[in-house]
Amino acid sequence: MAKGSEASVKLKDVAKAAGVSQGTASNVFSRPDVVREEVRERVLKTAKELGYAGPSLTGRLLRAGKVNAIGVATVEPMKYFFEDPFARALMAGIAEACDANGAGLSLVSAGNPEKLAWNIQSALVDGFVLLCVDGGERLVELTRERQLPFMALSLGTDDASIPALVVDNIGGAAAAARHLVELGHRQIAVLSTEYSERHYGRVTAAQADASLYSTSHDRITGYWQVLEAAGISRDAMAIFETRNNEESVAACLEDLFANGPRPTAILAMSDRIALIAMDWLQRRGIAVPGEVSIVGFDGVPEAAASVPPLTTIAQPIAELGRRAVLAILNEGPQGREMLPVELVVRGSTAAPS
Amino acid sequence: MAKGSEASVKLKDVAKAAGVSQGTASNVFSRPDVVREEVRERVLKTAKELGYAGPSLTGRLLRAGKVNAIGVATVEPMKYFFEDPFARALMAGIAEACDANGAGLSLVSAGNPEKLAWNIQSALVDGFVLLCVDGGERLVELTRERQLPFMALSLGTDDASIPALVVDNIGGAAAAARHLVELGHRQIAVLSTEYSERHYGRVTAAQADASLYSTSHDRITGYWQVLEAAGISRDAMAIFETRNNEESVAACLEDLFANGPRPTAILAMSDRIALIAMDWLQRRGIAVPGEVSIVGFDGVPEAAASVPPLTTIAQPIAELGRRAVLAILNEGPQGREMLPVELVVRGSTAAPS
DNA sequence: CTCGCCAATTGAACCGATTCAACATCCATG
DNA sequence: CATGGATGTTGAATCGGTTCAATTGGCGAG
Repeated sequence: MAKGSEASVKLKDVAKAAGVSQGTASNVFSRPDVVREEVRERVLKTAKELGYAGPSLTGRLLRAGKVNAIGVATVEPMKYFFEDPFARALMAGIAEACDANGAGLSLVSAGNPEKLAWNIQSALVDGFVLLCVDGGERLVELTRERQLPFMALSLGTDDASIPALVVDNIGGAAAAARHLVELGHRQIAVLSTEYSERHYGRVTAAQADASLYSTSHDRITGYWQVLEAAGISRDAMAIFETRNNEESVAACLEDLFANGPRPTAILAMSDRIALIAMDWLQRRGIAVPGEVSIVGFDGVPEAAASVPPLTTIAQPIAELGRRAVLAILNEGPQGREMLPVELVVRGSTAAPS
Repeated sequence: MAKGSEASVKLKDVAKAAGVSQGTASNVFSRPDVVREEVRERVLKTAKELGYAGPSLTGRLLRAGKVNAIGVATVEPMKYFFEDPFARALMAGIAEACDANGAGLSLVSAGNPEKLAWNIQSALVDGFVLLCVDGGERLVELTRERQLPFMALSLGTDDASIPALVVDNIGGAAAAARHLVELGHRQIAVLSTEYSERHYGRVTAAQADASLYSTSHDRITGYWQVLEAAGISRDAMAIFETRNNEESVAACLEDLFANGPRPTAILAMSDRIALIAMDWLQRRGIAVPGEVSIVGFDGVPEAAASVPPLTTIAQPIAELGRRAVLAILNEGPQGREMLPVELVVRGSTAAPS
């Protein structure tokens, strides 16, 4: 590498060496058509001789004010983008949209919460996609300060002033519940995502209804809509709040199967929960869907590959990513938009025996 | 969002409004300790009132010359980073190292080959990690022009002038072959990665030995080392060049099982090939490892999850990523370095029946 | 009361390009 | 031969900060 061999060559040096003004030299690189061929070649030749690396981006950038890249931010450590199934599917959609628009993609995150603020402040991007699986509030706040266009995904709050892409959680949850009811299930338990901070375990319908998080609230509302119409009282069914991880789901299932009537079906508010639950049940020798049916939510790729494959409510994950990018790049619709979801029936649900 | 409400506020405006010089205002943000508290607070207050978004990065950048981010580049479309198992494992390592060093991560790629050049030229990064699974030559060339530190991974050429992290392909291949020989296999076929451009199918030992790609060449060399020492002639064994995709692997297996003696074991030069082959065999009702044993190469996470789990040569994938980042960030060892690999015995190999 | 010193602040230069009004050429036209 | 219009080139202003030498003001020591 021609590294450190000499102080880096600047446009000015090239211009001087080629005997043209800096303005002309600049044109040679950024608008070659306006420069006479003879001059252009001479400049390019001297540039090569001097080992000029091309117009520095920072200089150009300073003028242009555009980076031509979008940032994707989350509270999780950066690995998350490559390991979490939902994040991956989403990123694939985002990546595709970026490719299509010739935009770059920067990952913004931090193991350490303090650094996150700094990283968001200092990311060289034209806008942000916010992945709000967790800690969405803070993420939005931090990003707001930056005063760049942004779009929140999987946001857990209802605040209409936040540009966000959401999915039809109520409709999706209703579809999931309807599917079970139509199969003939009446004894249905709910494995929910969070209603409040740092808590898990059995909750009452009233507690669930008072949830801070709109995602959990909307989904339970959807379930109830259908189940109560089918004559199943919200107070009669077991509802468990989980932390979307193995430990809490296992603890809830322990409780569920130790106390009270055994359910014939489980409504899980995420595929992750559903998959963990399925694993737990099978380890206990409880057949899925033979003894217990399970419906997930999200539609991550893993759900199609499990044994049995998971019946779930599929979000248009890649589409969410694509739209978010477009919204930022075109400074397009910066408002709230809702996308539909779809019931995907697979092998984890059947009529009760 | 306070968008377009007024032309964006600059440091100069804040300074003027607060009645201090621009220099002091700058210090308030970038070296708060040198400014008297009273002044600092006044400036910060006016900044907030004016809706100042903090020092613009471009201005700062221009001075600092450092972006504090590294780019990862590949020839594949950007989705690749989130979908390919090897890339994902690698990116996880890279991401971790970036987190640890407070560096940002930019993905550089392009569906369209022409755009790739532009994207590499215009990525705002301090250095590149090159993912050379394919088209590594061009990628290296493009990156060189940029005159930034870089590190090539999975590079298929021997050029010692290219800073690269490689693994011990010969040793790994030898270990794979040794494992099979020790189990008692004598009839062994090789499913190879590419030896030449746009070709697949059965090849002679001489053709394989003449390979342009050092990766394929090193691995076949490792196989031969052990097998010939065990008295198995290189000309007696079936070698197939694949394109690391389903179509070519299937075609090769068709050929292998239709003509000549049936092997009791297969050496695959990638986990991808091995997994495809295993699937093909099982579809044909050929038991793995009952009738045919398979050894892969790479050690991607998927290999541990297959049925049966794949015996393979594991590369220290995450470690490769980590080291590459460190090399770039510290302007550390910019040379060539070789990392060891490890035989991981799982369920896809057994003694021949 | 003067001197020297320290801390806080200022003002101007600078980072590396782009952009644009003004200027210089050259050629065709009336 | 003056005039007008292309075409190409120049020089200076500009982008939004950071940095540093110089300046100011306050305070203790002599």
